[in-house]
Amino acid sequence: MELRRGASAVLFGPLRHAPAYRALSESIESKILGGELEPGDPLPTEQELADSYGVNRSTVREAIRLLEQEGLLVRAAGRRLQVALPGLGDLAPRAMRALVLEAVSFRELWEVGMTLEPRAARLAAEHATEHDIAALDENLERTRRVMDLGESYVELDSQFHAIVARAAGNRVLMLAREPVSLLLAPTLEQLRRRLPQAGERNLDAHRRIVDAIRRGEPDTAEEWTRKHFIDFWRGYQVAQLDMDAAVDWPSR
Amino acid sequence: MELRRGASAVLFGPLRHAPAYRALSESIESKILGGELEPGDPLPTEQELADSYGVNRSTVREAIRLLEQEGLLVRAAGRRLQVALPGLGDLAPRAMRALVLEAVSFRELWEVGMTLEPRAARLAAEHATEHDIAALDENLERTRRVMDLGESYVELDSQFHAIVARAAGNRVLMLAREPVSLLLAPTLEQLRRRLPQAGERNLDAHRRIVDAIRRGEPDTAEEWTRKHFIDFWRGYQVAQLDMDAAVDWPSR
DNA sequence: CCAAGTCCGTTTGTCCGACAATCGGGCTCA
DNA sequence: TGAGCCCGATTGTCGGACAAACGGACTTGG
Repeated sequence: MELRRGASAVLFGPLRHAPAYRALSESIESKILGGELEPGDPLPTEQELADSYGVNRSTVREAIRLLEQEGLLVRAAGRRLQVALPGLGDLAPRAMRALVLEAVSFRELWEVGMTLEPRAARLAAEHATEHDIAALDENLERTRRVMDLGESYVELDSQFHAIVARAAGNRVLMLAREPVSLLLAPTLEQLRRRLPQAGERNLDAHRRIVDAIRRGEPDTAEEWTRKHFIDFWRGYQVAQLDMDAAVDWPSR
Repeated sequence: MELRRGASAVLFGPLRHAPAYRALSESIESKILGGELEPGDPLPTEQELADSYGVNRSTVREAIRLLEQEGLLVRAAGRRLQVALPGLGDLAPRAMRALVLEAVSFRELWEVGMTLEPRAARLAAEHATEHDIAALDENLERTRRVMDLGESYVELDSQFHAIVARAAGNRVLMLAREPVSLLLAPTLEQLRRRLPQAGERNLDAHRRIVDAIRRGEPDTAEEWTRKHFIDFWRGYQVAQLDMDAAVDWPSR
């Protein structure tokens, strides 16, 4: 990793032997990505791995930690490690955390949400199945009840948009929008507390979006989602919050 | 940290004590996220950590591997571990890999690109600095040269859109679009090989987009980017490729 | 006085061996 | 046949150890 800064440091480059634990994890990783190991397959014992690679068990364990964190391995409730595909869901929390650390603003989040969610609604109107629509109906139902109890509907709002995205049948879209949605939730919660009337407008918009999806009207679904998001923006203005301040995330 | 399982295991739920290495990594993680440790700060020695937490150094090392993979720690060129913020850039490759494993289709990627890139161009037209525009000009320049040499302009195309996104001044947008862009690149390369005339159309669109950004015309920038993406779609059709087939990624 | 070379303590990467706790599976016994 | 028990296998954790590489102080030559 160190290059003797002699005359020709460039020529010879830093030839660094990667640590064994890293080489090991890469080896296993490529076996998984290359299909040699398939999801669900159990991994050999730590000791067996150590023996076959000719390294110590401690080293194997360090390599395993890397892959575990990567989501390529999971240790099933019981015992042995299993190969797994990193679900798209694993990525959202990481992305969210990175965005929080970057101190992104409400404006940035909103702009992306405003871009993705209407499109999701459009695609949902084109592709939604009965199952999706049933899920949306149930979400409306539960939102109604929660609001009647005066409790927070924010969680259900997140779910609503997640269901719409799922109904759109586009996994890339789901991946892209999820961190945004997660991060907008706390803001929506702030708004809910300050603007009591926001809940009804929210639910109304959701209803219209679901109707449009049910009837297979992409334009309407897209347009109402757009309005829904503009409402969100207006609420933020009305609540006199700073668009360009970093969103805060309840430090659990 | 020890729990005796009494009679009513169900009632109290399986509160499985997390392994020490995990508890440790979470502890350090929260110190970082909570601001107690700031980026650039050097971490104590492995031995010191082990002592202060009352665990073995091996355990500390396993915890470190988790954080290292998470991007929260980097071992500086030389020696000691440093606190770091997981750059947004670290996330894209992971997301890309997950999408490849999910076998997402060209259609899914294109739909999201078609959604995000025009918006990025619009925002870029509103916010671009001279520096951004200079970068775009240089990109056009280099693309011209590369095309004249008959080489692949795909890499430069990726860069072009990345620069536009950067000019948009929206980090969330950058994060969301990057994996998509990375994954579309191989497809664009296929197209380049099959449709010799695609390059010129491509460059022409880029030129118009840059012009619109330079003149601060959001609508024009957005519209040309949209056309640019529709061209991409048409090219895919003309080349008679399957929209819904999983995109392939050169298995390095 | 500055540059280069040298030495030494520190830290990491890796290994060895060990042990408690736990899980799975087979075996025993009612 | 089913409940219960024992035992081996495996993981999580520990203690200690050592070579290699690095950082920094120290020494030496110009």
